[in-house]
Amino acid sequence: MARKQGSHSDITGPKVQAAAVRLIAQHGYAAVSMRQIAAEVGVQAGALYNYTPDKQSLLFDLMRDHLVSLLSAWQSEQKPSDAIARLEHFTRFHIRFHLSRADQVFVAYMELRNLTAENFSIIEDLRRDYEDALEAILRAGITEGVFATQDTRVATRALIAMLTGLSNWYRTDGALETERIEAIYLDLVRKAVSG
Amino acid sequence: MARKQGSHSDITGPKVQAAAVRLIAQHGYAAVSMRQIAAEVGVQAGALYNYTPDKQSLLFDLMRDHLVSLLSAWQSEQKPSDAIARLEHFTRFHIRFHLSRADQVFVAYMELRNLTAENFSIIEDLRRDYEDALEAILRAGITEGVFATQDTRVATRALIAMLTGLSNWYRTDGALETERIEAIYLDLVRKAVSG
DNA sequence: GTCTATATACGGATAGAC
DNA sequence: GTCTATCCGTATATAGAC
Repeated sequence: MARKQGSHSDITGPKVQAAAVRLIAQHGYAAVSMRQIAAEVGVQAGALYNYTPDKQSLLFDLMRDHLVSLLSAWQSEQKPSDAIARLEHFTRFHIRFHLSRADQVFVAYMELRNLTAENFSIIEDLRRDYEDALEAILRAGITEGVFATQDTRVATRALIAMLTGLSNWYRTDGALETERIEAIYLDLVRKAVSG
Repeated sequence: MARKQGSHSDITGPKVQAAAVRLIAQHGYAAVSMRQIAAEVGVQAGALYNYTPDKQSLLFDLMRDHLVSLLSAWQSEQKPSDAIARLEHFTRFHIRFHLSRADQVFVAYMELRNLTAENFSIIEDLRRDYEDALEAILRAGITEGVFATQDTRVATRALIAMLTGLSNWYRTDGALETERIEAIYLDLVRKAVSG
């Protein structure tokens, strides 16, 4: 750390992302300055522009990377065959993934307003892909006769809002174990769409 | 409107609040300047300081007023006696109140990070009061034997997150009528905590 | 109560040395 | 790749005239 100048591309790049997501989650995109992010990383503000063309791209990349890795993680999960098991699987997956990335989740949900129209559209498409995954499960369950909902799209959004809301108050170091939280939410989700 | 100077306290005061809540809902607190709010009201930036000591107070007042009027509206509702009817009543009340004040709801949920510690604490207390209202209903239903949840506090937060999430996508001029939306959510809520 | 003008600070982004 | 220095715009908030 004594060194004041030099090349650290491999190290600095990830550090910029990490510092940005943490600071933006805490204070909000508009309230965080490039100078703050730079200070957190341990460089001067000008150096950040070796890693992002501008502040907007920094935000967009954070959100896109989060959603892409969410979708990618979901796609590589082994899926059960019947709808009830698939719903339980989705619920557990969603809770675990989101609790393990509290800052990213927060940014991805709170900073949509600060995206340019073009970037917003891309992020919305990714989010829609994720909603489709849950909606497919609900539709399958209705076909199987084990679920009943009046509108699968609305129910999908309602369930995701319920599950994601957990990120707004639950911290993994809290009194309730994640296992227990999962059990509580599983019970709510299962019954909410039960036939 | 030709007039450039004069006293308009009764008119300007509410206009400042209205402009602030709309602009903050759209762009975020940190991204909105006092100059923007002033332009929306039709005065110069300096004039705003006749109505708020600073920008922080403007935000805090918006959020406090919203929550106080939410609690006040809820308290003046006539409550049914049995738990199932009370849950349905709460659900309908919540949806209607929140859909009729989309901007305030948005600000009250999204801008918590931008409150000072002291102001945040006050807002959190008000929110807790509202959560208590729903939790009391869930507890009553369990006592009556008509509801079953593993944890009333977690279930309360889950249900409120689900209901409030509606504000994030539903617009009253959308394809789905509010009546239908209420029916869909009522079904989900009722079943989620059913015994 | 509102205006104009301004004090003072900080913002994003760039240029050029090393 | 990072630094220092800087351009230029905008921010909150205040002072004093009307």
